[in-house]
Amino acid sequence: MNETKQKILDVALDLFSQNGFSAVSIRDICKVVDIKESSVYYHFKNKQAILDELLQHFESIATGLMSQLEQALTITQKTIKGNLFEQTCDCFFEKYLMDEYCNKIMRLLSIERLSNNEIQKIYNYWIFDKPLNFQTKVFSLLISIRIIKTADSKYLAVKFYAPIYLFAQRWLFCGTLTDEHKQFFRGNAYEHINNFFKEMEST
Amino acid sequence: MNETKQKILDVALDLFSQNGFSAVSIRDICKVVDIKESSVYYHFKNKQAILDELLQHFESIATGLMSQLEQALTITQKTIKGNLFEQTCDCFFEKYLMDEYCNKIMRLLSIERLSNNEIQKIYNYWIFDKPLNFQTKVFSLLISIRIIKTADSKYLAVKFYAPIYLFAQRWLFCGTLTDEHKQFFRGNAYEHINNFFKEMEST
DNA sequence: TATTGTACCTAACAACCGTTAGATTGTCAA
DNA sequence: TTGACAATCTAACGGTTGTTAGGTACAATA
Repeated sequence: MNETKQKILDVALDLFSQNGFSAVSIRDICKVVDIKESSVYYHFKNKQAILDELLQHFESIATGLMSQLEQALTITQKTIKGNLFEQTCDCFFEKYLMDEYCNKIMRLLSIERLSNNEIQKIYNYWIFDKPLNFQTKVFSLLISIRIIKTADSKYLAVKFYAPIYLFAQRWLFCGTLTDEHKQFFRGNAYEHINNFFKEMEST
Repeated sequence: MNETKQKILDVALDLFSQNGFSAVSIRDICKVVDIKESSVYYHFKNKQAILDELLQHFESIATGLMSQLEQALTITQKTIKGNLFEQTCDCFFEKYLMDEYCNKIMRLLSIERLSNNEIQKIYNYWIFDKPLNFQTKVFSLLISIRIIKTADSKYLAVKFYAPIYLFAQRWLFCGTLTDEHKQFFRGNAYEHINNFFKEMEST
């Protein structure tokens, strides 16, 4: 991939994730990349095309990551290991919610989702529906092999995921993504996961 | 309050909540209100002042509503009634999350909070910290009068509130606020509340 | 009747927006 | 050496932005 084009994409995402798509001008991007405005149009058809390419790249990352998690789940189905949860959560937290690229994209999505139908669909899919569906599958599996007793796996998924989503919104999608905020999130999220399973065992 | 000024505020909030502050121009607002751009500056110092007045009004509404809920709580402290929860939730849902004005403000906040530190504080306070603190107080009370057994009231509040926050984000802050989406939210939220108290009783 | 203040208007300002036409480089293959 | 191509530039376009100076119409007041 062309070096300048990549730099445009990087800077654009950086600014878009801070101020939103419409609040950032081509000239803002060019000032940071240190090129003239017209040069952008050699690499991209128009401003929208920059956004499209960023989103497409995110979706390919997210798709890969989620299929990786789903694969880990089907393997577990045969050879159960206790650390499945820690593995998947760690992956979901570090390589998704707190990953520099993905985190910026999700910020951009959350700014733009109210004015852009296309983006709203992407947001709903990757931040609500897909994670909840995955978690539902996990609990269905744990129920089917009788590790936990019969229950509504869909509601279990909500109870499990909702606090994580809340902590993420509270600490990972406000202001700059500092190490301190990351630690706040990790602390809260892992405490929740521990409590969740403690309660699971006791019933 | 002046009629034209009120109309400017109404239209501005409507557009801000859909597209964000910076994406809406004074001229966009004037087209709907049917006045000339310069007339806006008779009622407001500048564009920012419109936003400030909207936010200030929201904070006075939210303050009133929350102190109303807290008052209901201290009364309950003496004469316990079982429907405290239904009352407060109904109030929180209908007069806050789904109220036309408050809902629009919260949409605006969620668009703008990533680029505006002031707004980020308002968002965190009224959507995370204040509701969670209130819920913590509720559970502390229920524990102190032994309606529920000893537990971490702060974590109880998270377990109670997080699914409500998730459902609100999924149904009340995406696209237009339709009656259908409202019903989706109510259905999910009240089902959660019921389940939550069923589990509470059984342990 | 003259004056004052309110609520709007017309018209323009400098700055900025996305985008384009066309010129200018440097680097290769023929 | 010539030609082709990629990658950048200069310069400008028509339109939009927030904001302001100054004028107008009308009601209330003195």
